[in-house]
Amino acid sequence: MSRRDMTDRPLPTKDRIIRAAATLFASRGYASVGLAEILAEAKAPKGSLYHHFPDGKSDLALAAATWASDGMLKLIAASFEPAESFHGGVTTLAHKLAKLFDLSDQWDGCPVSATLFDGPPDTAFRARANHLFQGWINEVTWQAERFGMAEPRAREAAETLFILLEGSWQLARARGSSDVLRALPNRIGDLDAPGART
Amino acid sequence: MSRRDMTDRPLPTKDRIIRAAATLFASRGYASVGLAEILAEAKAPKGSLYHHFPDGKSDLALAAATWASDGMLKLIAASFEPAESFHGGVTTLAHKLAKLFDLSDQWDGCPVSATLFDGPPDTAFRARANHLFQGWINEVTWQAERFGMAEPRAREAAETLFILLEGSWQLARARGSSDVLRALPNRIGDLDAPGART
DNA sequence: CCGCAATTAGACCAAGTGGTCTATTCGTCA
DNA sequence: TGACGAATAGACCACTTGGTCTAATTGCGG
Repeated sequence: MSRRDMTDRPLPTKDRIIRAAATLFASRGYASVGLAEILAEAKAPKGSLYHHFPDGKSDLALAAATWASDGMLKLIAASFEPAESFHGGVTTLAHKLAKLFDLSDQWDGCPVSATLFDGPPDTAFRARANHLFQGWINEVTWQAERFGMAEPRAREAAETLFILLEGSWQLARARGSSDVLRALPNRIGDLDAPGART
Repeated sequence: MSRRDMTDRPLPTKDRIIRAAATLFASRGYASVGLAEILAEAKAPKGSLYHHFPDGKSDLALAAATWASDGMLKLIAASFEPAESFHGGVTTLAHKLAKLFDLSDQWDGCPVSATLFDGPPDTAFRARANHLFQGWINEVTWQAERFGMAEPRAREAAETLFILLEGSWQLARARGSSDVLRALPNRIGDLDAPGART
């Protein structure tokens, strides 16, 4: 609510709404954020919302989650691209995530979960969440292969990383501390190529 | 909403309310469940709610989360008590949890997270979540020590198990499948006492 | 059986919800 | 410039929310 002075304004209305929704959903969950609040934060009228998202809030939630997921995808790539080993990439990713978590006052959780896991018992929400998560796992799998890990093993490592990430994130929220997130790399043990770590 | 015919009725009103709230919160989150629905499920009037929980919904949420957490504590104990090794206990716990997940139609997530992690930006909620989670970790730590793990290592193992649990649960929800939960023991790798697994 | 607190019962309320609809303004191409 | 669709603007609606309050009922100790 403070770092938008030069960024949000020139942004098209639709994107402003998506960003506002994604941010608010991430910190308080889909159900406890009202359209009024989203619109206020995005400085857009209701008409615009229903023009860009004919199906209303649920429509917007899908878009917001997808946008947030894209951000995570970029974060993963940015972490592994310059790394010298898979484990190095994991470490960078964990630290970047910890920093983001601290920026949210140790409050926000996984944006996809917060957006798609409460609300109504909507199977479309679940399906999208699965799709987005799978996207993260695929990206990590690809990165793992870049570092020479074989197919079944790479995928397993990616899945484990995802699980550790989500779990650590949860614990970090409860503790109000990013320490668990930063310590994540230590937990991945010998998942790296045998004997390749450190 | 079907297995209460002989269990709920003789239960005191307060407990009926807590159980109903815990169940509903677990499956749809704190914010998206209204008092009306809870009261209907618990077959109790509003007056009773505010008699037993003067602070209303938030008060009830704390109680519901605590009750759910107690259940998990029992589940942990029941899994490790008869086990022959730490890893065996982990396996049993993972399977029990998977079964519960399946009973909820592959829908419900961690009851504590669902109840205390959305709603208002209430620090009391976070504090309670941290307390309850720490309770789980302490219980597992204790169990790990029973199997001969040393103090720093036992605690680390317990934390890792917690993280894997929460993460796997999240992925299981997205996939609508308990498989990830059941596969959890495979991921704990060599956290067991060195060379003791399998 | 009485009396008194604990509990149950539910009408009621202000505030907020997501959603709809009509009117207006904006941007662009002829 | 005129015109036409895209986009913005916000009044409005039915409904639900969490919460309050008074009245009735229940259960138990004397």
